[in-house]
Amino acid sequence: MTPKDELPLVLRTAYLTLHRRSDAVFAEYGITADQFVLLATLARGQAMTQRELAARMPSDPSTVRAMLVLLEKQGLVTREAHPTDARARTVRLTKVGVRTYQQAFDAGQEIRDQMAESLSASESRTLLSLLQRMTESLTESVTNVVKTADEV
Amino acid sequence: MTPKDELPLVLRTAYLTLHRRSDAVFAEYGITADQFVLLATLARGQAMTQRELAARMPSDPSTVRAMLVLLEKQGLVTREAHPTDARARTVRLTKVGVRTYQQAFDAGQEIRDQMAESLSASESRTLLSLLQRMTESLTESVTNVVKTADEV
DNA sequence: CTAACTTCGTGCGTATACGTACGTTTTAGC
DNA sequence: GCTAAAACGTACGTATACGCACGAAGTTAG
Repeated sequence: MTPKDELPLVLRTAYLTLHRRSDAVFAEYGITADQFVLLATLARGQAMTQRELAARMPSDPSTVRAMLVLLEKQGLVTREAHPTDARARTVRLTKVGVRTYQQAFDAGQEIRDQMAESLSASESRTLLSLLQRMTESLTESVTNVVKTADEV
Repeated sequence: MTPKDELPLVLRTAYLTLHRRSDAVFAEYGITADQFVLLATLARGQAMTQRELAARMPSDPSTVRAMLVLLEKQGLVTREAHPTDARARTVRLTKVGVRTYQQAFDAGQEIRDQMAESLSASESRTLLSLLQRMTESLTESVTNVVKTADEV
C-alpha cells in the first residue's frame, strides 16, 4: 500500500470529517456547511452571476441554483436581473446574509483552530500548498495524461 | 487570509475535484466513486456487518444501506443473515463484485498517477501524514476543545 | 429472570453533487 | 443582418450524506 493508493481515501475521510463537523456547528445559524461556502464566496466579490459563483465555489451551476433558491427563501441572498445580460442573474448577499455569514464564520473559528491544532504554522502552509498542487494536476491535464498513456 | 482560514476551502476543492474525476472514470464500469470506496473497503476484510462497513468507509449507516441496496441489485454484493446476531447482516463481495472492483481499481490508476504527478514521493508521504493528523484532531476531541476553550 | 439500556438495520425527510436536456439570449462568422 | 455556435439559467433524474425516529434483538443490572 503506497501513499499514492491511500491518498484518495485519506483525502475523502478528511473532507467528510470536516463537512460533518461544519454542518453541526453551522446548524445553529440555520445554514449548512455548503451554504456557508456559498455565502463566503459571495462575501468576497459582491454581486456576481450564478455561473461565476458556481465557478468560484467550485460547484455545479445546477447545484448552486438549488442552493440559491433555498437561501433566497431564507432571505440571505437576492437574485436580481443582470443589468446588461438578459440571460444572467446577479446574486448578492442581503444584510441578513452578511450578518449570518459573519456569525457563522466566528463560530467556525473553533473548527479551524481544531484542524490546525496538531499542525505547526509551517505544516499548515505545506498542507495548503500540497493540496493546491494536487488539485491543479487533477484539473489541468485531463486530456494530457490520456494522450501520453499510450492506450491500454 | 491565513492558511488556517483557507485550509477548509482548499480541502473541499481538492476533494470535489477528485470526486468528479473519479465518477467520470468509474462510470465506464457502472459504479460511482463512492461505490468504489465501498467495494474497496469490502475487498480488504471480507464479510463484515453494515455497521462495521460504515465505520470503516467512513460513512453514515443509513447512507451505506442505500448504497448496498443498489449494489445488491447490480449483483456486486450480497447481504446474508449474520451467523450469531439476528439483528445484523453480513455483507460480502460477489465474484462479479471482486472483478468489477479490480477493473475499476486499474482504471483509477490514471487518477492516482495524476494526483501524484506534481508531488515528489516524499511530498506524497507528507501530504498523507498531514491529512491524517488533521483528521484526527477534528475527530478526537470534539469535547476537549470545548472544555479548554474557557467559554466565549 | 426481567427491566433498562444499547445496538443493528430500516424508513423518511432535507440538502448536495452532478449529468443531461431544454428554452432563451448573446456572440461570432459570414 | 442573419444564421450558427456558445453561454445563462432552469428542470428532472440519480446517487450521496446525514439526522432522527422506530422496531427488533442483544446485553447488562438488579
